[in-house]
Amino acid sequence: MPKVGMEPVRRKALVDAALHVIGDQGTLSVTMSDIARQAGVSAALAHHYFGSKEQLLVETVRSLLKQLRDDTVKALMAAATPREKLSAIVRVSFQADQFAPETIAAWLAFYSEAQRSEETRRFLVIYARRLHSNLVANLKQLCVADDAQRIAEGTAAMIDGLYIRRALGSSPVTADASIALTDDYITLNLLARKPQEHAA
Amino acid sequence: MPKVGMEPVRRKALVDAALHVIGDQGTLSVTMSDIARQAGVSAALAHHYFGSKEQLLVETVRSLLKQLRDDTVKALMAAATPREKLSAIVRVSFQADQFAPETIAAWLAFYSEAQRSEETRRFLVIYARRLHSNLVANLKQLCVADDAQRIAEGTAAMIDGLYIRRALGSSPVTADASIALTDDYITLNLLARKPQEHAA
DNA sequence: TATTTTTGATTGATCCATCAATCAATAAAA
DNA sequence: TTTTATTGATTGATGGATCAATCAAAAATA
Repeated sequence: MPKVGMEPVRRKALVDAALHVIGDQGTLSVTMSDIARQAGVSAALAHHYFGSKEQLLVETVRSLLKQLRDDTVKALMAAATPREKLSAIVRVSFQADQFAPETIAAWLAFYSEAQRSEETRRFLVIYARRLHSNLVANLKQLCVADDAQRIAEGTAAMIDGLYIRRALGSSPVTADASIALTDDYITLNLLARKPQEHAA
Repeated sequence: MPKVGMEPVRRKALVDAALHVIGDQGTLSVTMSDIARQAGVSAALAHHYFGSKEQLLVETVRSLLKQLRDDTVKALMAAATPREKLSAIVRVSFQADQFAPETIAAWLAFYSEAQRSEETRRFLVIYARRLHSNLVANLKQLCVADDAQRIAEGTAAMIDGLYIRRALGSSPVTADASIALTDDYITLNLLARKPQEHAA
């Protein structure tokens, strides 16, 4: 078994396992054993590579965030106009991987954890800021800066809100419906504030 | 201390304490000792009155939900027209008590917990349904039923989203700004779909 | 005195983290 | 090539701490 170069493989496997188990149980109170079992290794090995449970969890948020960022970057490059880029941002948030029940549950668990863990909160704030800034950058080309700020706030809130409602499994809102709802919000706002041409 | 009739007093104190501590720590992994200490009694007494930690937590969600419902009912009665009722619903969600940092953190913790606890999920689904149905009932008098459904989904999502973003403390969105943002969403939608008169 | 309220002490279970020991592969030496 | 030494990978066992829950007894009232 012990071939050289296992470290990156194990690290990834453990992070993925953490995401899976957390998504499944909906809480960060999962044990190292739970995670290690899911990854097919011993709990001791998880400690060997990550030092502590907290560190493994931090790496897990980081991976969640990185995946979202990569997807966003790719989607933004594929879109041409500002309006298309806005739709792309929205679409990425409700993509298959992001909208998977376990991914949503994991996000939620981390949001809750952010109250305790400074490092977790940092990551989530980065996500929130990035989403907001991506939205504003493109909205600014379609309306005045002041409106761009407001619309970005509303859009970001709607995305997060649709997430949380999806986590409950209460609202029968599909990914497509979520995209449509959010996109409509942007369209409606741009129409209402259209009078002025694109700002300086 | 031990006067007769302490039970209801202690129950309320413990539920309030649970809410306080959970809001503070942002997690349901608070200990019975934490809660009991906050309430000024021993952990054993908490077990005496609630039987188990889970039961105490369930009662805590219930109280959170009851307060929201009572506030909503009161606000709805004070509002005359459907449009005013819609604004009232929105306003209640961002009222001082509801928008207090600890209350928000507690809601978030329960959302996360809902993944594990069937009873917690039931309560949260009830909240989601009630919000949706209150919105739809009033929207229906201002637009066609189909649009009412959609607008209600969007409004509910935006409320929850503003909550979660507030929990992070990342977006500097005040209660008033949140109300304005959500109310604008409703207004904008009603304007866009105005063409038809109120439906059957 | 009888009843209700309250708690300290205790128990059994769980979990994070550590550590010593094992295993296998590679590198070095003969 | 064969043998030996070294190192990375891995785990079982276990310490130490924490926590939910129980219980028997104390304290205070009726």
